[in-house]
Amino acid sequence: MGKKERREKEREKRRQDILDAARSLLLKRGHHNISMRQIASIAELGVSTIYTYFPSKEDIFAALSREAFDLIHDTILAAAAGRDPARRMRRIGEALLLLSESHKSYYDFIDYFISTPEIIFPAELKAQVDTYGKRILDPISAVVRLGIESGRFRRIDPLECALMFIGSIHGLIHFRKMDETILRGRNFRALFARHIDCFITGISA
Amino acid sequence: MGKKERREKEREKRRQDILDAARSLLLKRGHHNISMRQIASIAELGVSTIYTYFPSKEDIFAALSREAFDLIHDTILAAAAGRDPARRMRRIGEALLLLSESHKSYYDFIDYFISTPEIIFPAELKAQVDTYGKRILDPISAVVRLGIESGRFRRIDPLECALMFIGSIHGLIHFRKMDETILRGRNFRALFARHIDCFITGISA
Amino acid sequence: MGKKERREKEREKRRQDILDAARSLLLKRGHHNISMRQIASIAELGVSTIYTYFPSKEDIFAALSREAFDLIHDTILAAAAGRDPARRMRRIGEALLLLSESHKSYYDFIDYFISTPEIIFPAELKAQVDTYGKRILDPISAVVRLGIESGRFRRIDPLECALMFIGSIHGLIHFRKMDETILRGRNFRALFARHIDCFITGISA
Amino acid sequence: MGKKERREKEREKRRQDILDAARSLLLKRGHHNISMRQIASIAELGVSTIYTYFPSKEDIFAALSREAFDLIHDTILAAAAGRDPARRMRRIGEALLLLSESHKSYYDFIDYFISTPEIIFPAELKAQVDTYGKRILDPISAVVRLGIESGRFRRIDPLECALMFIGSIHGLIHFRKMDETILRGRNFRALFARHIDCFITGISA
DNA sequence: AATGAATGAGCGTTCATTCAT
DNA sequence: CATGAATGAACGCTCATTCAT
Repeated sequence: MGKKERREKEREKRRQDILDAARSLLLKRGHHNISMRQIASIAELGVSTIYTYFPSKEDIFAALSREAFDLIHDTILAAAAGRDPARRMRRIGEALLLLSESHKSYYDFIDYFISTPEIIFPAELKAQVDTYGKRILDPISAVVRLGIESGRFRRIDPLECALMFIGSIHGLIHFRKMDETILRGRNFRALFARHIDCFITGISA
Repeated sequence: MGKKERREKEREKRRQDILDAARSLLLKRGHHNISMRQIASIAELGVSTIYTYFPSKEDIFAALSREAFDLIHDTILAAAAGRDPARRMRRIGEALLLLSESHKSYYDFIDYFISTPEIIFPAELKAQVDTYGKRILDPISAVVRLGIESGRFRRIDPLECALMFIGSIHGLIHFRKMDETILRGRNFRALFARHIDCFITGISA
Repeated sequence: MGKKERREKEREKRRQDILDAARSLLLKRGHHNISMRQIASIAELGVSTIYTYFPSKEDIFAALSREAFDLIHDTILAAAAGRDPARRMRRIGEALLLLSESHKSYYDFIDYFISTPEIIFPAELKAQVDTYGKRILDPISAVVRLGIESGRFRRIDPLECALMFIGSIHGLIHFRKMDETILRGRNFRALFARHIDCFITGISA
Repeated sequence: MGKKERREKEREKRRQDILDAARSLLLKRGHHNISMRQIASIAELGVSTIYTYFPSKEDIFAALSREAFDLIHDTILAAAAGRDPARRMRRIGEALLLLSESHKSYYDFIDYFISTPEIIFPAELKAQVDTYGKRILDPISAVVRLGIESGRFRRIDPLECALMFIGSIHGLIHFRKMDETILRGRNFRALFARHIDCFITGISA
């Protein structure tokens, strides 16, 4: 039936409206300062309508997390193109730094999700999203694997290497928040680049 | 007078009770989800009593931050003893990993403090605590400086290097939390050690 | 639709319930000593329900003020009918005294609103309500103007005269409250009448 | 004993310190925004010490009320000097207007006390202070009586006349608060003077 | 006599969620 | 299916007062 389809389409659209509203708020105000009322008001829906689409606030966040992981994954994938493995790694790092700036709250949200997962989601939901997030390591592992195969990198477990890479980058980006205090007067971008160089040197053959 | 002293001691004890309560809650529930009522209830005090010890919720968090930074600083300092700079770096890293396990609560809190995207503190207080935290970089910079002087390490800004070191370690320890999900079946400790080796290789002359 | 209408009516009724509760409390306890909880409890509503009708406590007060001003205005207007200006003034005065007795709560509230030294409202809201209240002077000014035109009253600014009139009446009614203390044994009504006569004599040509 | 005396003197001094503190706060912040803590802190005493001098906050206010009435009484008395009764009345009115400006919060406090007595004090205390306040009518009655005796004023009950006078003045001063709203652009002082003239005309023989 | 410490009760406001329509 | 209305629970914080010392 055309009717059923149309209805389904409308429902999907509304669902997206809600996520759009939630995301825009997330980016503007941080996830702790979002209320259902605000989401509803931006989505131009009644508060209770939202509950016909998402069983709870948490589920909205879970959906957003998946989105955010997708964004990160795609960002990495796009940056990972090229020949030279070292260069590709560098570009991945830069892309992540860029992402952490252009989509600050999004990035912060994922960060928050990673560091204090049990707080924001009940265990089950968290494991689910967690596993989903693992995907972002794949493009990096791939680059590492190629680097090893081409003899540029040392023999090292590619997944572990990806983890180290993203972990250390992630850790460094944290300190970005101290730009105005302990980092005042330093060029963070340069520091960041040096760190990646150092990492690549460390895994080079 | 003995009386005054006893009073003061009791006051200090109570203060610690409050901080203990706050810390445990913070780690269980995240700073946005803990309330003065909860702290009071765990500390077995009236809500208003807490306000005779701390002027606001924020000040409790600030006090906790300082405590945590002190612990980390002392841990690093103790671990940094020795001759060989590389070895000292390794030991600092191990000490931090150990600390993140043995004093999970403190370590997590500082992590939480660093990574929480929203502003826990009003800018001024934040800057204050931030600056206080900077101290933890000092013992590491010192080791790096010695490494450079002794010709083991490349010429590199010691403070920046300390930052990279602690940042990347910090980022990696984050993933420890994913032991049960994306890290299942891997030996985190070994991975961690490899990461430090890789870092040292990266900055070696 | 009948449904919408009924809804609207019920909403209006609830709104009135809240205002009734607030007014009664205001008069019993003074605006600083009434709480949203008390209003809610008397109105037999949840506290938060009130917030779906009024955005804040202040707005409840503002709504009450307007109601009271309306009543006073209408009372004066009704009493101001007639020919002889002096007589009309007398009747206005009597009507106000009567009002202060029959609708004690409203009258007291407006009195309360006028005399309360501290700022009940933020400046903007206050100015708004103030201006709204100014209307009550209109029917009195009109009478004065006619009195001047007919040669009965001296040339005097009608608005100012209205202000003097209502101000002095208002001040005198205040002392009604001291019936049992400093006014014991006196006939307040007669005193009040004499005062109006005296005022009229004072502005007569 | 000199000891007893000295002790009593010190106690009286402390009592005054407390009243001084309370008064200064009253004048600065209005009586509803005063806390025992603030009084104590200004008086440089422990909070609980105050309770050894006054059984409750209300009693402090009662003491202040008496002070305020004394001030008003003395102000009127001082202004009432002179020969011409009309002139004396005028000067009393002016003095009261001045007082309401120079000691705004004090005046407001008394005003508040008059208009909403049952709220601020328990009945008994209120009647007490009320009666005390009656004194302020005395100097006015005296002037009126002289005016009658000298044939300037009509035969009128002096106490009632005093009440009318002070009541109407009091009522008018109320509107001073609307300086910035409904009175904008008018010269209140002149209006006030006209009002007194009008009153005097009204009671003149 | 003076006080530091403690506290229960209360404040205005916001929240995620439910439910009747 | 969509929603306006309602709500209990909770929030950070302040208060006047009591009491052991």
